[in-house]
Amino acid sequence: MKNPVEHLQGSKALIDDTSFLLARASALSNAAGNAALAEFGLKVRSYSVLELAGDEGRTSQREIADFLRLDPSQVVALVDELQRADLVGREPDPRDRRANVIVATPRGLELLEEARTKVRTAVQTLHADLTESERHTLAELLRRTAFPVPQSH
Amino acid sequence: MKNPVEHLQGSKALIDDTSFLLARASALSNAAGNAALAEFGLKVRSYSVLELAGDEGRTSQREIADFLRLDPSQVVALVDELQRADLVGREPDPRDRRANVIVATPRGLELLEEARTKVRTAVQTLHADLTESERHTLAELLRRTAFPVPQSH
DNA sequence: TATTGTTATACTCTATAACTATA
DNA sequence: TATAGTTATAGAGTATAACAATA
Repeated sequence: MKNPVEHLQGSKALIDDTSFLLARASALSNAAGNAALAEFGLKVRSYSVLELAGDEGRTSQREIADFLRLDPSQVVALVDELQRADLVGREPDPRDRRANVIVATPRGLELLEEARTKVRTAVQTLHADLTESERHTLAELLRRTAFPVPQSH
Repeated sequence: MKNPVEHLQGSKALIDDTSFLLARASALSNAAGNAALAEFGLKVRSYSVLELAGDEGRTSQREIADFLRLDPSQVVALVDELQRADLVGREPDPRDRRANVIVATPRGLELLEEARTKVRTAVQTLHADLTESERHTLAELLRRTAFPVPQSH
């Protein structure tokens, strides 16, 4: 069996398992993303940090860790790497002297735009058999599963 | 910022990034799945192998590797683990003496049913703010992104 | 007392190459 | 020649605990 799709009929349970589908779809898009970012010396991880650094919000390392579901110690390594490449900088937060605010450098912002285009086209190519409307629906539903509202009761 | 959701407005780019949303949603459901499976001594990985072993299709290790996007060497370790726990067995494939067919033991099938219920409820709880219909739409769209039809041209 | 960033460390997961037995 | 399973190993990714500076 070359193509796993041919096996679909044989696997009744997993094909209905949303967590399995999420894992497989995520692995595919992660691989496609990493391939598209390789020419910039980035990976999906470091690219995501760069996106947050490029935002207007003046994001701290702690906030990056929460948002990307990474351990704070991993964020240290990722920011180190981006800083060595002169793509982001650490600035002291005037309101909290413990915190670093991570901001993209001009070079970082420039590279970010190119990288973003590449990643998005790569994912769009991967999802080419979905219509534009279906892609939007998928994104909207994923947004709500990726950031579930905490159930109070 | 305790709740990452509060940061949504601040992060314009990533919130529209399907690959990021897939990664985060997948990480959340994987964590929930592992937590739900802990009482059985399983993880999402080993549970998925057990699901394929429980199928009627008589699945080989190579097919498991393709389907779960794992390296064949990882499948060896996972099957070893499940076999030690007497949940699956290796049977020679009469049609290809190189191949092992992985089949669930009676004990494996029994545990599989319990485990499946637990995982599915866990994911459903995680996605509680989606309606039944939305959950089906999500699963259907994920199926098509998890098993994209190869683009011929 | 609690939190941010940091370091060190151990653990898990993943990727690669090489080997054997079969095809 | 190519493929299924296996082994060994190295690399990447992840989790944990402890520490200094600050809240």
